[in-house]
Amino acid sequence: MADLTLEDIAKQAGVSRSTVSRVVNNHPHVSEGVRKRVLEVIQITGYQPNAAARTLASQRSWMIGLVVPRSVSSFFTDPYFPHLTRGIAKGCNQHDYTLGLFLVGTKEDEEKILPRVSRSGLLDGILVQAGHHGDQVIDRLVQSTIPLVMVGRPFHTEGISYIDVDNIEGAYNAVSHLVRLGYQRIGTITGPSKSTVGVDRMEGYRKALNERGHTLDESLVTEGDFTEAGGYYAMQRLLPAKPDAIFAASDIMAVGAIRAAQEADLRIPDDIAFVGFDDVPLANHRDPKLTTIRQPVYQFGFSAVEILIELIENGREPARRVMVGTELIIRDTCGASRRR
Amino acid sequence: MADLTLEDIAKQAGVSRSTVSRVVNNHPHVSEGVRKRVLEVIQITGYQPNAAARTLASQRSWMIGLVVPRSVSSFFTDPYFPHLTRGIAKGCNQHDYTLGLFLVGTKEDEEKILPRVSRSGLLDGILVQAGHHGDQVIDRLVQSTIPLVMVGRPFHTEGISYIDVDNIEGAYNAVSHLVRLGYQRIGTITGPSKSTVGVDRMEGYRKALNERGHTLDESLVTEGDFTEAGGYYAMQRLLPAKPDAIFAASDIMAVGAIRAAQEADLRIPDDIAFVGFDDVPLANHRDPKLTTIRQPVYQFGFSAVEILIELIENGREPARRVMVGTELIIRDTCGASRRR
DNA sequence: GTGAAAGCGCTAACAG
DNA sequence: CTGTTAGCGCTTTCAC
Repeated sequence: MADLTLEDIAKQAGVSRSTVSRVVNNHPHVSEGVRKRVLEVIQITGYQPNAAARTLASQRSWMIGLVVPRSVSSFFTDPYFPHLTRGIAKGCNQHDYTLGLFLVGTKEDEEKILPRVSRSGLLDGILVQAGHHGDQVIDRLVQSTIPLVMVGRPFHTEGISYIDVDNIEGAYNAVSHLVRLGYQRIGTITGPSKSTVGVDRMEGYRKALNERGHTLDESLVTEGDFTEAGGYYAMQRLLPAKPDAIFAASDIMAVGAIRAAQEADLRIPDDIAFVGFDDVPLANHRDPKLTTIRQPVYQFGFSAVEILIELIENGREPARRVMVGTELIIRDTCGASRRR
Repeated sequence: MADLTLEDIAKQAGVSRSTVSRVVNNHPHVSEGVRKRVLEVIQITGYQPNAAARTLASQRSWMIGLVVPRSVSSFFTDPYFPHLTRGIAKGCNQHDYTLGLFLVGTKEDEEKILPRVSRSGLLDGILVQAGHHGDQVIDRLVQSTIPLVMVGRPFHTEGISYIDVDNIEGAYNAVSHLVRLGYQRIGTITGPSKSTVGVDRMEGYRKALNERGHTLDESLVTEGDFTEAGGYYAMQRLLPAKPDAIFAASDIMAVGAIRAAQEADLRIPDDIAFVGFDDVPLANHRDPKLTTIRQPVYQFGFSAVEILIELIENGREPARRVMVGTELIIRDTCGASRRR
C-alpha cells in the first residue's frame, strides 16, 4: 500500500528514519546487519517511497520528459518514432527514471506544456524531438534553464546539446552505392527542407554526386514529407525526368515511391533502383526487399536518455554533441546482385 | 524561474500564502480586488507552482500513466497506436494532467514499473492497454487499488472499468457487407486468439455468416498478429482455399494480405475482395483504396482519459463500461461499386 | 474574506 | 555508523 511511510519502516526495524532512508537510497555507512534488517522489513511490508516527498526534499524528480513539437507531424505516420520511443523508455527504465510524454498538437497545448516542462520542478530534464526551422516550442524550450538534449540536430546549435545520426554520411553512402552500380540518372526524394534531417540527407546526395563526377539535375530532386503518400506523389513528379535510380530520404517514402513506380509499370530494380533510409522492419518484409541505410533508432533513443542524465548530473556546460553512425544494408531494390 | 515560491508571490502582493494558494487553485471566497492583484503578480513574475510540493500536500499528482504490457507487441508496428496515444495526450492536456508513459519490454521493466505505477503516489490513475490473456502486468495491476481503466476489454471483467470498441458489431457489419455483395467464399484473417479484440472480431465474422446462411469453413480462417508481414503470410495460407473475399481484422494486415494476393496475380476486387478494420490513413492512400471499419481511435484515447478522471474523482465503484461504435467505410477493395 | 499554523513524507546536514 | 533536526513548497483546517 502507498500509505506506509519511512517512519513506519523505521519503527518496525527499530531504527531511525534517516537510517531507513540511507538504506533505501543505497548510501554507504550503514552496517550490514542493520541494512539487512531494514531491507527485510521493506520486503515484507512492500514499502514504496512516496515520489512527491522524495522529489520535494531532494529537488530531483527522477523524471524526464519527451517533448514532440507540433512541426513533427510524421510522429504519427513514421514507424521510426515507435522505435525511438521504445529506446527512450528503455533508457529511462534502466536508469530508474520515469518518462513523461508531451505531444504538442495545438497552440493551446503549447501554452500548457511549456511552463509545466520547464519550470514546475516536474522534470529533471527534457528530450526534444527536432522539428522544423522556426518551431516556437523548440526555440522557447532551448532558452529555458532546464537540462535539455535535442534528438536530432537543430538549426542553431550554439550552446545546445544534441544527438544525431550522421545523415550526411548515410546519404552519401547510399548515393555512392548507386553511383558505383553504374546508375546515370539518380534522383532523390528529400525530407522537408525546413528540417536538418531533410537538409543533411540532401547534402549527402549532392556530395556523392559531385565527388563522383555527376552533375546535379534539379528535375531529379523533389521534396517529400516522410509519409508514404508523400513518397508516392513525389515519385509521380519525378517520373517524367526518367530517373534510373532513387534515393529516398526515408523507407516509408521509398515504399510509397516504389508503389508509384510499379503503377507506372516499371520493374524494380531492372527499370529503376531504390535505396531508402531507416531500415524499418517493413523494409525487409516486402518484395523486392529494400536496400537502405540502417540507423540504430532504438539505440539512438537509449543513448539520448543517457546523455540527458549525464547532463542532469554534471551540468549543461559544455554542450554535448553525439553523432551516430549508419550502415548500408544491401538487399534487392538497388540491383546490386545483378552486378552492373 | 522555478525558484519562486508561493511565499514570494504573497509578499509581493501583500497577502498571505493561503490567499495566493486560493487564487492559484481557483477557490471561491477571495475578493475580486485581491484576486486581481495576485494574478497580476503571478503574471509578471512568471510564477509556476512546484509540482512536487503540491502533490505532497494535496495527495493528488495530476498525473496519469499509460501502461503498455509486454504482450502488446503491435504497439511498435500498428499505426493504430500513435493515434491512440495522441488522443490520450490530448485528453491529459485538456484536463491539465501530465501523461507518464510506461512501456513494459522485459521482465525487469515489469519489476521496476509495477511498484512505481501502483504504489508510489506518482500517479492518480492508470490506463492499461489490453493485451494477451494471462499477461502478468495486467493481472497484477488490476489487483492494485489505484484507479484504472483498461483500453480494450480484458478477459475477466469483474469489477474492472474499461472502454472498448464494439468489435463484434464492427466485424459483423464488415462481413455482412461482403455477404450482401454476393461473395460466396469469405475468409478472415483474425487477430491473436489470446486477445479479446481478436476473439471479438472473429465472433462478428461468425455471426454474420451464420445469420445469413453461410456455413463457416475452417480452411478460410487463419490467425494473424496485427502486422503487415503477418497479414501477408496469413493470406498465403488462405490462398489454396480459394476465397473470393477476405475480412482482415486490421488494416495493416489487410495491406499485407493484398500484397500477397497481388503477388499471386489476383486482381482486386475482381478476383478477390477485401475489407479491413481501423481506417488508418494508409488505407485511404493506396490504390485500390481499402474498404474498412472505421473506429474513432483518437476519440477513443481521449474518452479513455475522461473516464479515468471521472474514476479518480468519484471512486472506482461501480466499474464503468463504455462501448464505442464503428462505421463501415465503403471504398474500392470490396467491389461494391461493381454492383454485384 | 483572510491569515496562522500544522502537516504531507522525505532528504540531508550536523552531531555524536 | 546512527539519530536528531530542519526544512523542501504547498494545501488545508481552524480561527478571526
